[in-house]
Amino acid sequence: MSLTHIQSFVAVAEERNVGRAARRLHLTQPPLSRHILALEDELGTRLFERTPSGMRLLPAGEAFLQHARRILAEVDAAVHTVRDVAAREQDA
Amino acid sequence: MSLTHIQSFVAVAEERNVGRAARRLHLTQPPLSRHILALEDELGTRLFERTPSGMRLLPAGEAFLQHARRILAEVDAAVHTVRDVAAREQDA
DNA sequence: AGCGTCCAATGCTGTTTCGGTATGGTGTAC
DNA sequence: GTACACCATACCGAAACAGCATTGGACGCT
Repeated sequence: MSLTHIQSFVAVAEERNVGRAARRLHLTQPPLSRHILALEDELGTRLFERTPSGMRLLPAGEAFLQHARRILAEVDAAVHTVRDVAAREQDA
Repeated sequence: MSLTHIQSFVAVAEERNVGRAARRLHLTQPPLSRHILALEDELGTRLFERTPSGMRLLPAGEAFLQHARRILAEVDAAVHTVRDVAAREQDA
């Protein structure tokens, strides 16, 4: 599992469409599709239901989405905190 | 930034020694050393002070360590939650 | 001072991973 | 039935990665 896969998952969950999510991530559809498949494989469960109109979250996907968002937010916070501390240290 | 890099960082922070951390992660020293350098490069700050006896956390590293642990814990929680939900769905 | 030791960093190479292009396969709408 | 949307797969070239070997620096011992 990688942060890239998690980002891909969130994008697909929000767009409910792999192609659109791919454009949003500046990627093409096939790798993004593979990210989702790899995640599902690693977790041992389908996260999305494939419908003719796109991707629809399954219960396991809903559960994962909450954690995924928290993970990405925490990463973001980590980066900002480190930069803050570094800047403060620079002054001292 | 990748989860692998974050795991590497935590291991080095805890072992205060790249070689030992590498063994713990079933890796060799050079890639692990590069993980830390890559992280520091990406964050724009040194996270460790290099001493003759090993690695010592700098303030920015201390700050990052807290977030790093939370990220890894959250990933772990995500996996378990998804598996739980999937198992419950299986029954239903 | 010189040597052995322990440390992290770097040069290099073989392998693996990864993204993009092209294509397949399926379902819907008209 | 033809056209059009969707996701999945095959294939290939390029980038990323781990491991081996080595370097460079700091310490301790004699």
